Amino acid sequence: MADPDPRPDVPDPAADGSSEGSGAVHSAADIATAWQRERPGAPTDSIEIVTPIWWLGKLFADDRDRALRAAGIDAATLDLLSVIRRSGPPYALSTREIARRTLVTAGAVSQRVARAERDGLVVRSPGTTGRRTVLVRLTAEGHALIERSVDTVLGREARLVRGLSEEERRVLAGLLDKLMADVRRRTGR
Amino acid sequence: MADPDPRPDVPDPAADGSSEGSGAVHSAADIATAWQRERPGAPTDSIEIVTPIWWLGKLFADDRDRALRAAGIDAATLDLLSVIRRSGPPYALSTREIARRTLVTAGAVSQRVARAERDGLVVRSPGTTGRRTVLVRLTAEGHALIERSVDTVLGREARLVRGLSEEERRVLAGLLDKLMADVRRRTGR
DNA sequence: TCCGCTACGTTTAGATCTAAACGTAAACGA
DNA sequence: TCGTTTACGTTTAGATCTAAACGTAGCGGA
Repeated sequence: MADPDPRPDVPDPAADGSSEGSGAVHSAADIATAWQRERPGAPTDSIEIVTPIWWLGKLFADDRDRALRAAGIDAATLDLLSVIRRSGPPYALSTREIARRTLVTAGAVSQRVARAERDGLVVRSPGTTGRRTVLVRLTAEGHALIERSVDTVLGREARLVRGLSEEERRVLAGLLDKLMADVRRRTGR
Repeated sequence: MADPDPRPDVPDPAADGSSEGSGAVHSAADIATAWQRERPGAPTDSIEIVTPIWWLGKLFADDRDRALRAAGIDAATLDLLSVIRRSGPPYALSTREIARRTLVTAGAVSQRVARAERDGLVVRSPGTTGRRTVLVRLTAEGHALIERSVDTVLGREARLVRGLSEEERRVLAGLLDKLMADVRRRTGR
């Protein structure tokens, strides 16, 4: 009954070294090649960009989630507190503005704020006169929590990208920035 | 059914050109700068890599979801059918293998397969003798659907990355590949 | 031969997100 | 002045995912 092994149902890293006989997955180039073989002429150029971006995003997120769970905070809350903290004094933003900056819907923000408020990390105030906005402000406790968590997350991520040289990181960041600006323009975001 | 205006609650592209008076968001560099200002010495190097990767992943996914909805298929199903289709003849994979290749849990795969089977896109068969595996195989209908969808998605993505020159795309793909191999090694995936 | 161990797929409980429907408060125009 | 439009936050319904608990089927050692 008592299960001392907290290993869940996940795909499992590489517990065995023999089951990959049928061929590992594991490379966007393989996917592009496979499609090219199956459907010659297909526009597969994008695969080697879009797929690794998707996978890397997931790998970063999974790693971060594991670290955050140990710290007693979840990614959604971290996202909320971070964006407010980064906005600088007076550490307050409207619901709509938070939604815009975090790329989630206003409804989701409302729910995140409700949870964070329940936990005493933020407070909602009627906003300044005029526009009917609701300002979400960090409490002292919320401020302390984000202060503690951000170093953990940044430190962890810094280690993960250390495989690239400083020069490579600079080039990569530049290309990603350019691509993002372009994609945002094309998709209207 | 026919919905000529699928504009939901989302953050809304840029319906107004005036509300950004309080400062646009919009650059990983801004975030790094902000953290550097607030917490000097913090390891912010990773931000300009991790953040755009996350955002780009979301932008690609959102765009793809919109296109797929019109085609009558969702991203989870596309993911399932694609990985089987790409594996080549005889177009069949075990649940576990699918989980490993798509980076979702086995439980989620089970549910995805159940939905796809209900829709007549795949069938489950007892697998060959020996190992107690369940093989998921494409039906003719599933095969046709993925055939139709993949061009739509690839074509769309190809347009989105067109802002980068061929040379830039090559460099970017190379760096992403290198980074992914490294991150996977460090996180044990 | 028999019993326990391991691997695998499924099921279930719980959490969270999106999309859409609301309910109001300002702003605007006749 | 007053009704209409617009903007905003919240609530609700529905979908899907993860984590964990199960239920078995083969395999292997005593």
